[in-house]
Amino acid sequence: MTDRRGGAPRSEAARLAILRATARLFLQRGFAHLSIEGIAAEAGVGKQTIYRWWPTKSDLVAEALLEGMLMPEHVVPRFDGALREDLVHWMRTVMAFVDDPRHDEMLKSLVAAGTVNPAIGERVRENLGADADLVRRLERGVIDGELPATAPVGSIVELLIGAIVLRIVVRSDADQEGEAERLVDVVLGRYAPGEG
Amino acid sequence: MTDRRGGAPRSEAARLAILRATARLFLQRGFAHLSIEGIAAEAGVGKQTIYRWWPTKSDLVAEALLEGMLMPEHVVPRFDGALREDLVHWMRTVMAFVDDPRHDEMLKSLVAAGTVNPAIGERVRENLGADADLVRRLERGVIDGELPATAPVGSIVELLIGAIVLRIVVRSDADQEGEAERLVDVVLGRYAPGEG
Amino acid sequence: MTDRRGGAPRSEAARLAILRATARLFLQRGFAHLSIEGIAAEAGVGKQTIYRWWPTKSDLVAEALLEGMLMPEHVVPRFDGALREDLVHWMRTVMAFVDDPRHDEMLKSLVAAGTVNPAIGERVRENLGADADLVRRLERGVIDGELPATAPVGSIVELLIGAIVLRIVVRSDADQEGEAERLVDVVLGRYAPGEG
Amino acid sequence: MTDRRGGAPRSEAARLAILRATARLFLQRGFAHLSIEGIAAEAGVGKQTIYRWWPTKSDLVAEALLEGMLMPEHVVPRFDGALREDLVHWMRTVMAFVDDPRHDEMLKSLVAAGTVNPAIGERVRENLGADADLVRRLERGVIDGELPATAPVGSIVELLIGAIVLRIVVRSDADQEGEAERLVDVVLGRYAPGEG
DNA sequence: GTGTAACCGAGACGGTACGTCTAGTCTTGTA
DNA sequence: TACAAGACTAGACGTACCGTCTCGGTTACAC
Repeated sequence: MTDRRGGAPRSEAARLAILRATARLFLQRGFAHLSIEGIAAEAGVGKQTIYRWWPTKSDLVAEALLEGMLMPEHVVPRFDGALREDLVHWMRTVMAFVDDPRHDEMLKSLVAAGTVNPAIGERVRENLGADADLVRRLERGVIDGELPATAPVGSIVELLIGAIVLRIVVRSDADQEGEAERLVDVVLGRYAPGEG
Repeated sequence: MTDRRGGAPRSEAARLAILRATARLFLQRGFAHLSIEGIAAEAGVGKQTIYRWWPTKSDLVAEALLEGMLMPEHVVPRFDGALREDLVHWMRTVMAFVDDPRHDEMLKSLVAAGTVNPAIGERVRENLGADADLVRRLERGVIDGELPATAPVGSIVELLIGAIVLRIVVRSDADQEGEAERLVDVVLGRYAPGEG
Repeated sequence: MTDRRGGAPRSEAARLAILRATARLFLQRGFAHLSIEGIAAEAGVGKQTIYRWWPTKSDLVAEALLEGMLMPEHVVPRFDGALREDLVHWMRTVMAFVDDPRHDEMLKSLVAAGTVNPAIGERVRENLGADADLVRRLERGVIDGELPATAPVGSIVELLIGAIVLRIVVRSDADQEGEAERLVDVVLGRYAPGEG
Repeated sequence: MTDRRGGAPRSEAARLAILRATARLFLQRGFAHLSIEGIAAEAGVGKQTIYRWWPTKSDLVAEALLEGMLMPEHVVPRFDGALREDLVHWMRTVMAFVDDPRHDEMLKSLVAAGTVNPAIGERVRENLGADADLVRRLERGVIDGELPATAPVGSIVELLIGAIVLRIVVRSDADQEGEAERLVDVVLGRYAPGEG
């Protein structure tokens, strides 16, 4: 079926060593100080073996991210209560993760890498927001009558995830007690809307 | 009164030439391909003159941005109508700017640079969102009764600007007719709020 | 059999291009104005390729000298007559070479380089004095009875070559007709020795 | 009497500070690592003050040498015995000085500087050889009959000083017991000359 | 078996840019 | 006018990586 005419198969050991080295160095030093040279050395691998399989540094990072080596604590939301409570709980979890200073460098690096490689951007978005889950929860809310049928689910998700990304890029140092609730309430129209 | 003890004063000509070269090269090639070497050559200046006054490349970009050399078309919103119309108009303007493919590279570069240098992040945010103006408009809305007194103005701004930044980082190619209205309506609680 | 563990072999083409560029620039500008940067450019080679194989600039010059690229006219004495005539002939040849203004810069540069790198010093000495040949000629003189058995051959060579090096370092402009003979006669004790 | 047109006179304090800094740095690091920048800093002086009065680095070194700041131990020979004894004593003194490893760097640096600046070469020669004294002693030897009238005094001096300079440039590590005597005996024709 | 082709580690290559250092000139304020 | 301070343009220094190429050696199919 394959039309390969011989030759050794790709070494899984090398592949894993490279991804693991990428993850280790990324977490230590961030995207900006990541070098192919360094990854190859760390992985005990020739540079060509990297270039053979990944066209750019950011593809390497994207794959490491996909393999769960960069954001292992991937937020898996528990969506089993009322809409507001579910959203607030998810938002609090994500914000705690994002605000943790130990994740600062990594997240900033991932956003920077995301500007270069769309796959990274999307993957980060998914990992942060449990994107699909979130959309599903909101759609269920529409069905269950927790949200009106006219609620623009996509836009609500954009706003919430946008607020998180903004928080990563320009960290506000203000003490924002109750910010999760506030954000959720805004997008749910719960702050006693005016007549505008 | 001054305690400078001699030495020529800083050359304003050199400073401007450097910032202008930075802006020119940044706009041509983006942050990632910006080199001190290239800036010095373009500006007709010794490298040391750059290193003497700016510790890092991103400080240089921050100052160029501050001098209005990178985002000259700085969105100056016209806030003179009803709240929803004002916000929608501003949002449309900003989204048009952000969605323009000619600005893509520049904006992505600025966000990437913002992850490295907080000053850049803040400056971008200001230039994009006309941050202070936006806050003021919303606060006026509260006073004028267009918004309830309980409206969390800060959080609304975070959501709106976050949506824009998210759009820069992970551009969604979907044809989003009416997205500006939808986003504004969400944060104003205008999509016929559910009882949640 | 070989214990090379991989990697491309050293490029002889690059090695020669570097040495030739070194020689060319050395002869044009002298040791003091020789730059690795310039050699790399002239040779069409990356700087690292130079630094990989030669620890210092003077090692580079030493190897170029060893390859006969700097003093191609290397004095090869004809030692086939009587002792005094042989020495005088050799001395005249060397002094003519040394006194030639076209060689001035090069010889001074080589002596300067010799103070930094002993290998250069020795190589210059050899090339100038045909060191070994000279010693052999004098030793043959001892055997043949042209010199007494007590003649300190090594010291005689030191004196003669020293006079040449001194001439390079501090060129005396005096018109020194017959200096070669005079020097040889002194070391051969031929100026009608006093009783001291 | 002077036709100077006013203004502050040259500062002797600055001049001395510069020369002393030059000497200190030269002795510490040698000619190759001597920088105008460093001298100015060490002397607490503006660079322009150096450039105003000395065209090149080597002129600066020449003047420091002339002021006795580089070779303070200047060999002052005692010429009060028989010719051979006087010469041997002087030669031993100079060779001891030259062979002292603490003087190695300095002497090599001075020879290197001498290839660039003739004044330095001549000055080193004088300081080493007490040139004029040596010539006078030999001429007195001719008058006193210790040397024949035909003795080429100048050439003898060239040979002896050349041997010393050669020793500086290419230090021979051989254990040369009695070398001073041997060298002197050669130039005095005392090694029982052959008939050639 | 024996090619043949693709894999692998290693590392040399021509380059670009880094951030530092020094050269030599120019521009201040002070004495 | 000299001087200390120090900014300026210019360019070399030695280092780190880039992405490509070239080795010797190792699998694994296809004949």
